[in-house]
Amino acid sequence: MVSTLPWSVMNPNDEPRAQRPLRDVHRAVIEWYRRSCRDLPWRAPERTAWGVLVSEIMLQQTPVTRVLPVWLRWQQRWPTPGDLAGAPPADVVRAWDRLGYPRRALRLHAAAQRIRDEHAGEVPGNHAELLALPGIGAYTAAAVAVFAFGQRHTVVDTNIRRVEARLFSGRALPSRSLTAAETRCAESALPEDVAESVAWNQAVMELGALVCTARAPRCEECPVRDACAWVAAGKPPAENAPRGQSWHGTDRQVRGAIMAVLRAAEEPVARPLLLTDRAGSEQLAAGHAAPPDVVVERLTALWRLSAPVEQRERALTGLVRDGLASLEGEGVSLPR
DNA sequence: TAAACGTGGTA
DNA sequence: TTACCAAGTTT
Repeated sequence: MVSTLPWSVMNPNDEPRAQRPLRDVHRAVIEWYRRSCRDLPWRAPERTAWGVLVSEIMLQQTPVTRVLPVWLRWQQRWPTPGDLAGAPPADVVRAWDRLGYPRRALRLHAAAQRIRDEHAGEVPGNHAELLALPGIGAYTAAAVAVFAFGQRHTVVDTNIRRVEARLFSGRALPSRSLTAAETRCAESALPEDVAESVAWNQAVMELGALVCTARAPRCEECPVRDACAWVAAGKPPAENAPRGQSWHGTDRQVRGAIMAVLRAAEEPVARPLLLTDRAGSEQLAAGHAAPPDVVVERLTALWRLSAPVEQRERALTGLVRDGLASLEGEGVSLPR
C-alpha cells in the first residue's frame, strides 16, 4: 500500500502523505490555533457539557455571529438539561428566535428530556449514547465527545472537509456528500495522542472558518500553505458546481413566514389570517379585535409572498405535523 | 441518494 | 440584485 507518488496525486483511498511530515502539519495548525482562535464562550474553561451540546446544535448550518447572543440568553435561562426539559415547547421555540431550522429547537428540547429521564440529567459522554439523542447525528456526537469530554474521535464538519480536500487531495472543494474515502482520510490524519487529537479537530475546524474559507481563502495567512496540495497544484477551480439552495417561492419560505407570525403572537392566531391575503384579512377584520402590531407586521410579510392558498395549507399542515404549530379550534399557536 | 428543512450576511 | 454560504440531521 506504500506509494512513492506525492499524496496530491495519490488515490484518495491511500493515506494522506504531506510533503512535510504529518506531524509538522499537526504542530503548525495547532500552533496557529493557539495564536489565532476566537474567544467563544462555549470554549471557555467554565463551559459545561450542556453548553457545548447547545452550541453544537445551534451552530448546525448557522454562523457563529448569529448564534452568540441566543446561546448566551439560553445558558442564562436554562443552564442545565433539566431546566430546558421542564420548559413549555412554545417558550423554547420563541427563545430560538430567528436562528432558523426551528425543528432543531424542538429536538434539543426532546434531547433535554431524554437526558433528564434516561441519563440522570447529565449529558452523556459516550459517543453512541449521544448519537441516540434526537437532533444529534454523526458530526454533533463526535463534536460533543471531543470538545466537552476530551475524547479521541474523528470530527468531520464542512470546515474540516474543505481544509482536508485542499490540503490532502488538492481539490478546491469537497464533493457534495461525505464519502467513505474522505472519512478514512480524516481518520488517518488524526493524531494518535488524545490531547493532540482534540486540539487538531478544533484547530482544523477553526482554520476552515477563518482562513481556508469557501469563497476567498486567505492562503497568505495559512500555517500550512507550503504543505497544501491545492496550492501546489496551482489552485485549480472546483470540479462540481455547487447546487443552489432554492428559496423564493418554496414551501420553506412560507413555513418561515408562518413561524414568524406564531413567534410574535402571544394568543392563537386566527387560522384564516394565515391562509388569506391582505384584502381577505380586511374582510375578516370586521368585528374582530385587531392583532398586535408585531403580529400585523409578520402577517404583512407573509401576505407579501403572495403564496397560493394551497401552498399555505401545505406549509401549515407540515408545521403541525412537525410539532412546530398547534391547532386550537380556529386558532393556530406554537405548541404548548 | 437526495430532498427537505430557516435565516440573514456577504460578494 | 441574485446566489452562495453557514460547526447538519432526518426521512
